[in-house]
Amino acid sequence: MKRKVNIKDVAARAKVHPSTVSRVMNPETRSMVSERVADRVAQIASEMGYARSPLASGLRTGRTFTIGVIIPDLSNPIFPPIVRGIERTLSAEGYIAILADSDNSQKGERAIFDSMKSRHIDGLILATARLQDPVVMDCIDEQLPLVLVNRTTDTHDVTEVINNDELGIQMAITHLVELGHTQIAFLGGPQNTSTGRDRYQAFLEIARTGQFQLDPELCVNCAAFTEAAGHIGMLGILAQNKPFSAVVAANDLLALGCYDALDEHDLSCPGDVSVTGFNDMPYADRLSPPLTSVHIPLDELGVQAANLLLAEIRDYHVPRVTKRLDPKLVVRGSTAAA
Amino acid sequence: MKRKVNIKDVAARAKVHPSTVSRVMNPETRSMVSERVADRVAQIASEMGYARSPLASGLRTGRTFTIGVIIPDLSNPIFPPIVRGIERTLSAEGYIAILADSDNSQKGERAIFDSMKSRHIDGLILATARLQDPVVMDCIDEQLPLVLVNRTTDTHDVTEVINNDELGIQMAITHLVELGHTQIAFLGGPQNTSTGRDRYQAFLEIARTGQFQLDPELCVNCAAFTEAAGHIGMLGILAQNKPFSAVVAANDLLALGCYDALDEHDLSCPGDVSVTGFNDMPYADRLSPPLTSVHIPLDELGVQAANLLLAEIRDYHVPRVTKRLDPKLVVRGSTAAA
DNA sequence: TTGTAGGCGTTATCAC
DNA sequence: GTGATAACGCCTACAA
Repeated sequence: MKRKVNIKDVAARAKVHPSTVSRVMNPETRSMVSERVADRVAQIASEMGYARSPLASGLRTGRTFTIGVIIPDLSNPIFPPIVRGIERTLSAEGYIAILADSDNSQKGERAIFDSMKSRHIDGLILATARLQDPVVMDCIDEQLPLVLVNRTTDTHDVTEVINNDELGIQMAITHLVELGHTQIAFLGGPQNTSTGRDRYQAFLEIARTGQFQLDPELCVNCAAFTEAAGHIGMLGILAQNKPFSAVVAANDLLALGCYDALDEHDLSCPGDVSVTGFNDMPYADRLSPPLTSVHIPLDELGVQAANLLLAEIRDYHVPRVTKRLDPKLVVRGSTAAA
Repeated sequence: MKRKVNIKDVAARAKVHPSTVSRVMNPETRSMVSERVADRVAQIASEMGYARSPLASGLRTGRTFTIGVIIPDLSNPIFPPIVRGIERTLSAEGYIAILADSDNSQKGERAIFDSMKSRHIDGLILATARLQDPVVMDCIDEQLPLVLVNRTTDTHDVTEVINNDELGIQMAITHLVELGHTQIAFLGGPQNTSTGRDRYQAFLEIARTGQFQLDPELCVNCAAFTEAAGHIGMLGILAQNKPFSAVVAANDLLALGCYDALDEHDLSCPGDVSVTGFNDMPYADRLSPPLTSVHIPLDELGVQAANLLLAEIRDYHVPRVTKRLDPKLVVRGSTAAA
């Protein structure tokens, strides 16, 4: 590999001291140098193809312009758009993202976090938060800028960009009730995540207002937000042999697992059972049947998370905020009149 | 932020010289230290929560255990599985991935590459290769380990993990011919990518063997591998007002655009027109209609790319290889007898 | 406004 | 087998 030109090379050619070159190349200190010298140095630097080494400056300053991003499962289609929003926003500000997929494992998450810490990331975006999350606590302890996206925690004073889950479940139920459904099942997610818990609680809460008949045995919380878990969960509901005409799923992948289970029982959707999803994942409109789902602005989630993180990096003492984006219901072919 | 413990702190506590600690903590040099001392130092280091700083050692050694990964479009569902395979393989070996989405732009690609270079990546995995690709040339010039995935270039002597496109197109056509189709249209991709060109050439080549009637006006190459481009391309084919009963699309997203165009012309799939895709993207089986597609082992593509890159990093002079994985056809509901 | 000098944490290369 | 020293490339008090 060719040797890269460094600050000294540029200094020698420009006949100034390396520190002057350093000041010129750093936007934050450029104003300390007279414009004439600055222009000349910048010119020469660019001619020589000089590029600052973030490694060296990071070692000196403790800032690396690198952000960690931890995702629970990149094969869940809701995450690529979020990652994209994050990545686009960060790179526009000169930051890069190091991405890791924890594969839904707490242990993996911890290992990834340690590895990222050792690499001196300037901040972390976490899409894997559990209600009790050691990684979140660590970040707070160590004063590492942190933003949660999609999921939140029980720990307070953390910046987060999440969805209004109560509202989303409300919309799904209202839609089904308007279609005449009175017996509605619920296919929930893991109860150690905020999305799992909050959507379940919202379902129970709304049931109490008497809009439909709640049967606790028709409520099953799955072990993971995956098709396989949804499939198993739905088989559990069907095994009750109780009447119901609609299912509210806490996530689109669960809804897909639900499709499979209905299929196996020769039940048609929406003919026999209406199904609503949650997240409106990419291609939800092209599924068979097209999935009625609660739409979340995924890219926007990523963009806002990145921006909030950048603000926190620039000044660690900015107030912690919770951005709760409002979803909207997208009605498609998986729901029909009772 | 708390100060991290460094090599000197450990040395002081263990009453050895910092260089001894360094040797102990580095797997490659640990054998230089007597076992007794090594064990004691390792013990103390772990008690103190010491972690090597890849920044500092990277500065000294020029190796950062960081790999760049450039993807053309993360919202194309074939890439998340590839990225996952890459990421899993790299992290098992202590490497991390910095991921960037070039958004299909050559300019973006260049900027990303420069930024990654300045961060001293140890190697690069490129999923964005064009037939003439300046980034590829640069890597060779600078002897930066490089592996292409999914797409290849006209530049020789580059390690790559790609699909057998000829075979894939062959399979799609054979399937359609067996169903009795004789007039087959082709919806291709950008001709400055290997996947675009090779799939198109394969289609033409197989036509020459006389298995079906080739009408050049029924062959359209789209500007990008996206649904929107496929939609436009397919409208172009339909505008010819020529008879055909099947379409071979060079990629699943093009096939989806094709679905839309057929819909607008009140043509049913597979009733009026059969459609085949390419890649077998996640959820292709759940589309409406389920898409017959040429299946590629996406995760495997990523795993192999990562492994080949690691080999090249360990010894830059390993021979460059081309891994061409064989696809298989997955027949679903989008194709039917003519 | 510009130069000087020391250090960020690690490791390669000597010397003992 | 272990210790000493310098250097990786950059930044920042401080001095001039």
